[in-house]
Amino acid sequence: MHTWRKGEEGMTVTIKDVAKLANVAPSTVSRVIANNPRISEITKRKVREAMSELGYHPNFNARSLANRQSHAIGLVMPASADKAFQNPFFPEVIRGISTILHEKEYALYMSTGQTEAETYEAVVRMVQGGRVDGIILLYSSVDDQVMNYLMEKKFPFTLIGKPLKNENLITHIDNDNFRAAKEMTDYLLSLGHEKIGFVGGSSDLVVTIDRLLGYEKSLRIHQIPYREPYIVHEEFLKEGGQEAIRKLMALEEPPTALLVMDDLMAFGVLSTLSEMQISVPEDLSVLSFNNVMLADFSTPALTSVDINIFQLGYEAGVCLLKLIHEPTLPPARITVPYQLVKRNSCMELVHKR
Amino acid sequence: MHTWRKGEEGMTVTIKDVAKLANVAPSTVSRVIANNPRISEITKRKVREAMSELGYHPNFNARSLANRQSHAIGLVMPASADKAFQNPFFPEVIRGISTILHEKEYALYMSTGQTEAETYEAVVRMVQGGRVDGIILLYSSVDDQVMNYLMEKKFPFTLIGKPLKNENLITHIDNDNFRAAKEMTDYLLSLGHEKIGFVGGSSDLVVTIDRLLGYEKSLRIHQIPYREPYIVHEEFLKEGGQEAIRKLMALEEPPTALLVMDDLMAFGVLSTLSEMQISVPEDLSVLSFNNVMLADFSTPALTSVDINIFQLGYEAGVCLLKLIHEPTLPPARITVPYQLVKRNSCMELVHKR
DNA sequence: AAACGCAAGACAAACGTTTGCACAAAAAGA
DNA sequence: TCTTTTTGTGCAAACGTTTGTCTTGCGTTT
Repeated sequence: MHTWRKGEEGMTVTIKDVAKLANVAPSTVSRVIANNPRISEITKRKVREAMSELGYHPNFNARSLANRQSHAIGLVMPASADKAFQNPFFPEVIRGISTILHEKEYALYMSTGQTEAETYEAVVRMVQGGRVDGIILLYSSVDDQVMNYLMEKKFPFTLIGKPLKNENLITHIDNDNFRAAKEMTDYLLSLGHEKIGFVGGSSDLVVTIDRLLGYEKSLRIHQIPYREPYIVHEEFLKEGGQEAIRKLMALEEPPTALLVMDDLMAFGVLSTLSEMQISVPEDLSVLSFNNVMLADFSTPALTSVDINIFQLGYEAGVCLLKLIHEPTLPPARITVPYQLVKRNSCMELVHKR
Repeated sequence: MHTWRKGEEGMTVTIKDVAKLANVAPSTVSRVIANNPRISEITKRKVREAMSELGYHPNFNARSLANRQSHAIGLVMPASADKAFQNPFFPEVIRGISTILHEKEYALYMSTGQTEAETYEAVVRMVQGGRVDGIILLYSSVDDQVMNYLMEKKFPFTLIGKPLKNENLITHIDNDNFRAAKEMTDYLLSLGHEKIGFVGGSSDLVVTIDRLLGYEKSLRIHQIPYREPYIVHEEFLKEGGQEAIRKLMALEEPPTALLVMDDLMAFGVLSTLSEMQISVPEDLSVLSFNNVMLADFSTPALTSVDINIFQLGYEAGVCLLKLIHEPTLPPARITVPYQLVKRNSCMELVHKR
């Protein structure tokens, strides 16, 4: 049986080899790596030379074992990462996260599971196994097992989105979804639309709940009646959008405008509408959320709310790192701004009646 | 000062605690975890009970340190992961990779860099630091530093794509891009097109080179003249597609069909064409590669070659794990099949002259 | 009945760091 | 000149596993 050795040129070069060459103790080398001020500049230089001469690289596992930190953070995606990855939201948020992690020389661990139970197990292994120093949760659903575990264990984590409960115990990064949805509804109303459909994701998701409230609020202020049938809940996928349209357009008085919670759904909406020969925005205005990169490629180009996905990820990373280095920090809530990007899927209501 | 009692929160429960409770030696516990046949079933049961009673979870770092394997693999993306992540190719390939890794209980480690040098440094740290047991490269460019390093170090890695040189020294997963491009050109020719533009990515990329060769081959076989101006190279982004169209349509004899190397580029192509009032497929047929999820959302829906991105990732994982467990395995080349998915962006040439 | 083989565990030495503490030498104070 | 203090290093004990080797007890052979 052959075991694979690093280095090939025999043994791995360790801190001791460096110490020997530099004529100091291993501990000194360790302190040089940590740039400990107690070591004189001259010794540091000597040691550094030895290090580069030997091509020394510290062993992360040994280091982690000794000082109990891994310099890595873990990423937890919704149980069905499979499906989730279809949505451009995730790559983009990961991009934000890995940008900050890279700046701070942290690494990113991903561990996926097919089911919720698997995900939970994976998280426990990560945490107990000391693989990561903190965790970023990419979803927030009702009474989540993982979140409960992390809280109980007092393990550093941040959440992208808003927790349903314990809002002021959990550091989280979110848009002001209530206000955003309200403003967007206001906007549609200002275009003359009064029959506005709301196409949301699962009603378990806090983001859906928040936005629905904002939508209602706007209607109430403008004294527009709230009509139950205008509200539909589907998955954040194109199929969801297709399904939603079927339901909404089957109504005897179909909406003239749609507030769609996700661009991918909106794409589904658009394609279904085009099949049904309903033209956007002439017959129906569509306003959606996320402003993913392909939003301006659909026909018509999608009017969408840019929620700054990248920044959501970035801030989540920033907060988590802070939390790791100062565990007693009080929970924070970061609100990331949003902007409406007007393209061609919304227009003023033309009264054809 | 407060001393923690075992089992209480704050104190990690180790293999020794389990050993004590089960009345065996730590080594025995270790072997139970490894399911070593030298331990009797009855002892195993006893130990397992103790483990679950204490809520024991093995420490990965200690384990990695002792047996010199991390049970994690590293992912290396193109230097500008920022841009790359815009392309749905990457999420999808990652999905494939993480599926197999999850099956085999391996973790996925991502480390990014902005520049090529940074990426290289990150890889060296990963490898020398013992963070990963193997690496998957998500790109293959000319004379790559990272690849050279890994080869020299004889560190297990697989490549998605085809290496420019050392092809039979490197385990890689790829489509038969030569044949694919040839067949697709054949297809366009069969539709009556003779002026076929080739919109490729960087000419450093092996995938571009291969496909260009296939394209040429087809032309040659059909005795169609190869016209230099019909070949353009741009980035694998929508902007690339836009740029390409500007160049091609400015020709005095513009092509009637386009072979585009990436869907994202094709989206750029489509949108630019629509701005220019050139209708697809009536005025210009567009055939592209990758068949990303949104390919059927563009107008017109994109005819695209499905290269089975998921499978590329999955196989890369499979091969890498094999390689890790059997380092002497000869390099393999896996070819993943492809299929043309016909939608609405290609049609038979109508002669209007 | 002596010798042997074997199964099941125990022991202890790694693995490569970090870090509290001890300690020598040099600098400063008295 | 003799304590103190400061500064720079070394020593050695963790950190939680794995794994090669040694021990024990017991059932088989001759």
